[in-house]
Amino acid sequence: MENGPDNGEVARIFARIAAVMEIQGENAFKIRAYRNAVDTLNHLDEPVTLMARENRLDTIPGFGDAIQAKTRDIIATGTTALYERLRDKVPAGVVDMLELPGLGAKTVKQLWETLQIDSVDALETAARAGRLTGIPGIGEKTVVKILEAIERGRRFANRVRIDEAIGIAAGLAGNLANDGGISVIEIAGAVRRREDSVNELDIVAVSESPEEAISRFAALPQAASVLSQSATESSITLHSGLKAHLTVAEPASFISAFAWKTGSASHWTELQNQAAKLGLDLTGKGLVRGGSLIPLETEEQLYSELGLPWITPELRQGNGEIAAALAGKLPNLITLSDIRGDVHAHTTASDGTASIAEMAKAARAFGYEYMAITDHSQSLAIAGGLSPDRLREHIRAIRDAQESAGIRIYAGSEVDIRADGSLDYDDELLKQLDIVIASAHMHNKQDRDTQTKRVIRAIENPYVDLVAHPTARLINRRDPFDIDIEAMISAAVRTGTALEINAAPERLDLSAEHARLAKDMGARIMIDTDAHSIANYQLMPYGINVARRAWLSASDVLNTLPVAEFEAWLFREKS
DNA sequence: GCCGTTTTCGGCCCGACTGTTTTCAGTCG
Repeated sequence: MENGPDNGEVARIFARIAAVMEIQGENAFKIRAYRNAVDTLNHLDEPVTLMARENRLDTIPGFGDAIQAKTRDIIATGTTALYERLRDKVPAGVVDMLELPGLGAKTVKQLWETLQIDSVDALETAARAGRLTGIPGIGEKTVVKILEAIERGRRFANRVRIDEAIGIAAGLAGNLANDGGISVIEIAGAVRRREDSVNELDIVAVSESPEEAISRFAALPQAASVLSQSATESSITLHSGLKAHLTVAEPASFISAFAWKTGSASHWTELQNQAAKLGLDLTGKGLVRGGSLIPLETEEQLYSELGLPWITPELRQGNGEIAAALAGKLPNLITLSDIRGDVHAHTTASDGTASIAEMAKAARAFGYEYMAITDHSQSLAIAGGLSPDRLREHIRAIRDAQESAGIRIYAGSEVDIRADGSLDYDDELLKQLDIVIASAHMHNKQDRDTQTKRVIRAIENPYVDLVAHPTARLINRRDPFDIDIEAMISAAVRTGTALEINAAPERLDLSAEHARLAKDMGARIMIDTDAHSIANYQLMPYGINVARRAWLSASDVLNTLPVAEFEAWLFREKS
């Protein structure tokens, strides 16, 4: 294992530094420099500790002398002097309050200084007691918003996105595997099922000395406290608030323990019912026939003994997969290698970090046959959205890049859907694009009826090919906007407009549930990474996970088509 | 704090919405 803090831990310290500076009213650009560093660290595709050791920190964009030095401090000592200094000035609970959407630095500072509110809990108490309304700038609606934000924060608390969870689980398993007589160690649970986000990690191991494995688990550097412990099981809370469970199984019990801990609970119950029908008894200890354990080497064998084909963990949701398996009707699920193009990507023209040529080269390196450049439109000013003139220029640049690209490049745009459902460019300009992606980025708090009409109006524009991240949700941060999802899908089916599964782990939108509905209703689906950098193309597996949990096959997804067939759809008659 | 074919200082993506005001500050994307 790599020693020292991972990229996320370094990022977290910089994020706290930025937050405290914001509360103190520090220079906004200085704060942004730290926030940029946080963002960069979270998207870096190698360990920052490795880059530091090889004296390559100065190659990271946005890392000047000061941030490089602090990064080295954090790697060496776990902290940096500036952070320690700032931490003394502003209580951690005050910084936590900043996380609540709708509460900014100015308000937090005022609440802290005038009412001595120094935690989210204290804020809730004060809000319920009606003590906030005396503060200038805070009225009744703001109090309601604060309470809603606290409630939402609790719902999302101690959950981590799947991309982070995979890393954390691998770190725990890696640390544990070093010693303790462990011969087998696997990650199970929601991580193995590739849920969107998880609040618990499950690890299953075989060890010749279970007691030692259990005690080493509780003593891991990531562990904050022990929740419960027995001879073969241990539950701990990590510093991040996440729970983690270790099950140590006998070698003969490993397969059934692994399936048991992979779950889901309802899938496991159905498996047990299926076993009972066959006169077998299934527990986490093993599969028993007539009092004796059936030897199992693989999960395939376990399922086979139950008269079932092996069911991939993504399908183990208790959503009809056992019945489908018994009827021989499990779908032939899409895999990463089915994808032939990624048609949602940004460049430096708006808020991406790479050029057209660099993105094209990266997509080609993935073995794709086609890709699209789809930068933001004018309304999204913060992302450097393109004016009509800049888009025309950009289209020319994309056409020029085609010459030497070695991959088919489509000229496109991610066009904002305005509040009223009109698009951010006129039809005359949209007509010049190979692919038009319509996206809602703003105005996401409209009521259900208005929101539904808004998105449907965009879908009905004949030049729109795809609706990106159709519900605008952000995993663990923002709920989907209020929309009649069936009406939206119907409109997409009626007009032949595709719906996206956005593979970025902070979005995963459509969700698996909505994507399954879209498939059942006959909608066309695409899976895209929404890449803002070369590295982002690697996010495709997260979109594939969602598609698999939605029971999608390659034939349900447009960008599995070979280039000629994809173009037959893309350049269909539009009127 | 970062950055530089307008470079060692002086910029740094900005416009809209909301709730609170009565002309605007704070927050967001």
